[in-house]
Amino acid sequence: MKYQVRGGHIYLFDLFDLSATLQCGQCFRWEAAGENRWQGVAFGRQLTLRQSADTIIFENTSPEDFLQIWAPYFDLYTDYGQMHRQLCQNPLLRDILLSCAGTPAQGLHILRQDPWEALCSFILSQNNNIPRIQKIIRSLCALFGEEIAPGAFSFPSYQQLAGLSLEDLAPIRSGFRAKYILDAAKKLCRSAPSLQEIQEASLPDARFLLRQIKGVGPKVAECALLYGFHRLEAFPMDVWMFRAMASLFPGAGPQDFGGLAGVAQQYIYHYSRQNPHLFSV
DNA sequence: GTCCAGGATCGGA
DNA sequence: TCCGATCATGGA
Repeated sequence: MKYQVRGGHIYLFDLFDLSATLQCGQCFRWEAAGENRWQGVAFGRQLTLRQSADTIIFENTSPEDFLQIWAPYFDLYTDYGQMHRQLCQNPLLRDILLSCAGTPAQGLHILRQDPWEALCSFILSQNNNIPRIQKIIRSLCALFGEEIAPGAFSFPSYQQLAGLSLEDLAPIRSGFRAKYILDAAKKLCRSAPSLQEIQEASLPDARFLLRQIKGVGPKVAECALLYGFHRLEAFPMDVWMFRAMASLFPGAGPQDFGGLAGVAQQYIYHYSRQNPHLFSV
């Protein structure tokens, strides 16, 4: 990881791409704040980012937070070139990965989000569209999170949400999903299951534990595992992925993509969203 | 009005 | 085990 501290900003020199990473449906708390500029909150801190070519500017953070919070969050310590080469050894993936070369898609990272935030966010995502998911989460944070900067709110903990009622959650307009996040918050408070237990479990056991929570089915569990627990083998399948898999890799499944299947999934998902005309019903 | 959205649950075949 | 209806909500 190459970076410089200069004039109160931090300059990162990397192929890491903000738009590909923040717009590929793995996170919901980053908003465009002008041309190639993003603003968001994670781990109780607000950050503004700007991208110009292969330089990313962290505008309002300290070197300490950059190294301890943001570098892990954006998975900057991982060599994505190496991961890319490893995926290319799979003949199924070779073409689609080579087509990423020189494009923003090559700089797509899997974020290391807070496990609870990822789980809760993807419970709210079910049968919903991305703009409205973002709106619901914004509202959830504004109502029940802490104001960490003017107009910026942290994601509420499950301990905070566990004490709420359905009526309390009504203003966020999450519909039938409200009862699911209350069930999740309460079960985590009772350690049934606990986040640490899921963290330490084998992948099949982690899937089973997550699905003890109401509203967590196969898709939400895979999303929580990939985006919240950084299990790179987890492989979320939504309607876009079903279409893309049927079209690009007929007959193939997650098991054909090995231990980095989740990373491959992210490239495929990004590809299908960037080229929707190739995958029309 | 109808359809759809990074789905899961429930009841009935 | 599999399948269809249903679930809230809001934008297209």
